[in-house]
Amino acid sequence: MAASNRDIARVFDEIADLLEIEGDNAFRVRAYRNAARLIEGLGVSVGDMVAKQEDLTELPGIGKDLAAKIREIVETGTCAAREELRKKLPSTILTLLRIPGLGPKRVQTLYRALDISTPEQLAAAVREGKVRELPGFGEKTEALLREALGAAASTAGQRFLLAAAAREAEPLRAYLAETPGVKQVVIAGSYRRAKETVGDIDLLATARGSKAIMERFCAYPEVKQVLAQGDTRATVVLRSGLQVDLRVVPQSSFGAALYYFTGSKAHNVAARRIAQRLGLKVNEYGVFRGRRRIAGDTEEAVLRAIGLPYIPPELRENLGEIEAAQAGRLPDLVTPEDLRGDLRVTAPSTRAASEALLDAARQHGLDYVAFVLSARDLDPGRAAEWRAEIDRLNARSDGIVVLKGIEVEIRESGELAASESLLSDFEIVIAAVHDRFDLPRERQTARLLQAIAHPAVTMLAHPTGRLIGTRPEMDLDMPAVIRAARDHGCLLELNAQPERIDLPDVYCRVAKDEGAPIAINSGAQNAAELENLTWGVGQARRGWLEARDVVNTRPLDHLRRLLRLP
DNA sequence: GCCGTTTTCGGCCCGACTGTTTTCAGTCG
Repeated sequence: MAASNRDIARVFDEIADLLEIEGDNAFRVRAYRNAARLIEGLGVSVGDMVAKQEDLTELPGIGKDLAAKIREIVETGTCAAREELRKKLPSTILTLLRIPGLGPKRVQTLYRALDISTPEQLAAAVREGKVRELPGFGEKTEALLREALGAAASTAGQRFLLAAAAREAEPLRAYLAETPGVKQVVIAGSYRRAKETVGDIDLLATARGSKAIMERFCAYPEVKQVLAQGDTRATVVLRSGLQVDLRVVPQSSFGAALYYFTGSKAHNVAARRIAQRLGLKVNEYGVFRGRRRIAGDTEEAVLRAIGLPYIPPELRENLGEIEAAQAGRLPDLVTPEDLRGDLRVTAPSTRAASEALLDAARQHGLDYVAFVLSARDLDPGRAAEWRAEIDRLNARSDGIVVLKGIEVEIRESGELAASESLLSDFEIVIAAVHDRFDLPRERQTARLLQAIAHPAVTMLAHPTGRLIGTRPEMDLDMPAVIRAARDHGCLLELNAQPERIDLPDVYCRVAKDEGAPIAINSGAQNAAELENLTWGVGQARRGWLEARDVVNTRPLDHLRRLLRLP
């Protein structure tokens, strides 16, 4: 199987880890890490670029050496440089890096002094009291490690779905905001950038004095453990395992701190380089010329000071947004308020549930909703009965229109698992892969292409098939799928269920570039789950989508024309 | 290892917190 972008990124991350433990040049290590992030964020397959003999050194941060390594990985599936490093250091040693409190230097010390390369060996050494004797370690560090090793299996390195993180972070934010003397509390970090998963929560507060809020933070009932507590910064772990950092800054630094703690790291580094060239310094307290602060109270002011317009958080990944900002070509990103409809809600089974859902949809400002039945076990008689019920509902409902939708499985052969006559009675026909996610790339791609080309199909459901943290994306030629969708007028679903968020951001961007229309759907099973649309819009914004790229921002009559509906 | 309207060599973002330190290294974000 050809190496995917993620495979290549993993190789580079491993090389970076191993070089770091070896004590190699930190900037060399960073070059590998930057390359890994770049490749991961690329919508096109690097393997395809190699096949087409494109010049990889055109990519920012990829030079002759890394380009050659990419070609090697694509063509041979392995990388000699990594194999050499693995000979010097056991690959299990990388698991030690994920233990909180252990970085490359300490891992190297453990390996050199005690031949430790696994968490089990480390646990044994801790029990025997050997670790505290090592240079750079002590009793406290040993105790920290003992604790971390106990918890390692359950929480370390765990990432939380954005929606799950929101359920923890929003109440905590509200709790902190009630602290006397506190002006504002906001959530920064990858949460603010709407990444589909977050590793921790970064809270930022402005207050007169930091003592009260720090104490209140550490006393929050959900706090399981306080990892660090200083004057302006503290770190805790909640019962759920979610780690939360709180920073307190003066009001005059709020914008600079928000900008800084929203990241991403790669974006911040790039922005600071721009500042550096202008003879300025950017940190979390402001923008400085010499010792004089020239900006800091708002993000707009910070960006203006380094010659840039405001860049929405979701774009801050150093994936071209800085260049676009400099050129005045930032997208006008889609917002939740732009949505006029939702093209996939599971059809409720009772009239009461239907009306509750439509009420909620109205509150979300929607004008139309597609109720979707599964084609599985659906006989023509029942389908007709259901459609009559929807007609009755439409006759009664004030202003909101229900569209009749059906979801049909795409068989391994690419054929649809329902008759054309059944499908022709529905306005929205959603084709979905529900099995055989493991087909080889060519067959999987052909399977989707055939479904997309089917004249009855309105929309391709959750195109990559991923379940975040559970099931990887299908191996697909996604640019080919996206182009086919455009050519056949087939919508690409951005399914906003928190565990799907599928279409992922990188492909949203490809779809935009190729001119393929996207529908952001909640996939809601009940009224409350219409909230999913928020996560869908977040991912769409990460994918640079504007309202005009998203079909369900259109009024219903436009949508009907677009889909050639009566 | 990458990169260059200052440069093909010499740079490469910046600060808080902790613990082990007698002035700072390591980790983290």
